Amino acid sequence: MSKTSSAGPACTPTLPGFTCGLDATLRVISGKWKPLILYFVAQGGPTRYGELRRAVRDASDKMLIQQLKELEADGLVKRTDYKEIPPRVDYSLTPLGESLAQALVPLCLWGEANLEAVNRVFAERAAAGAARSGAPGLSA
Amino acid sequence: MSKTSSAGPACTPTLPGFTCGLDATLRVISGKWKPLILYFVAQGGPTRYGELRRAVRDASDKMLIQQLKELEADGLVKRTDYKEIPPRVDYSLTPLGESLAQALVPLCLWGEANLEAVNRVFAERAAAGAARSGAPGLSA
DNA sequence: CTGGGCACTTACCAAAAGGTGCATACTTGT
DNA sequence: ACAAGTATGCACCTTTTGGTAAGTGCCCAG
Repeated sequence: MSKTSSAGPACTPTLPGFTCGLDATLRVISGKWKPLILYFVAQGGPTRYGELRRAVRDASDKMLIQQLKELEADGLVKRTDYKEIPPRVDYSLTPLGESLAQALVPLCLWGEANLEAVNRVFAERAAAGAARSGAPGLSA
Repeated sequence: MSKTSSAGPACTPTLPGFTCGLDATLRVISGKWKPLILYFVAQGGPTRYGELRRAVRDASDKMLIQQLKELEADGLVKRTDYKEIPPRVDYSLTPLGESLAQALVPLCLWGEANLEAVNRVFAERAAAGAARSGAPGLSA
């Protein structure tokens, strides 16, 4: 009775170096802005650096660039440098990146569906420990 | 090529304090072990602390407890203390927590489906900057 | 000629996240 | 009696993360 079979067995334990697929995924998108960047680019198609910065405005240049480089190194986004004189570069998703972005959709929907709950949670958090700020990011 | 209808418009911009639902969600599951805990409990049903620890073995007691408390405070898991003499406590998901766990399924599947890619990525990361370790976590 | 934007880069720093280890109160096994 | 297991709490310290500020070339508008 302890464990019926509530949530389906979507996680095969015992994989290479990860406890499960979720574990593997998390290691790739761990970074304060990665999920957001992926998602944003997924929606807007090739996006210029400046656009991203304005979109994810809580992030600093340093962070954005850093995360973008990692995403690029991880084969999730593709950087295109037009080598024009006023610098021009844009970022787009690789097939891998797109598939990940799709997997993020449910999370986004969850967030929208439970906005109220999330907001209450945050109100309480703020009440408990003041002086809190910052944005999201998938742990690390 | 640019943006067919890749990822649908599941993210309504301009929400209360978040850029989108994804943003909101991320703020709730940001924590190195939260997604894993949620997922694990979702699969096993009410789980005792000791089980969790053995399951997510890369996490330390401190971390586990801390994350569990946050998840509890955020109304995602429910802690049940049987107040027995050899301490006995177990954690289960609230409806909210279960729905979130479901939203995590795609990420888990993605991880399994792209295990090879993820592994290659990590091999390269290790090669680039040695002395790296640690587990996942959803940013912060 | 000055200011501003683009796309970054670098250096320096503060804060947060995470890890280790010890302690607790009580019971059970050896 | 002693080690071990249970579920945490706490102090201390290191690593990682993230932010700030300033600089770089180059071009265009005023």
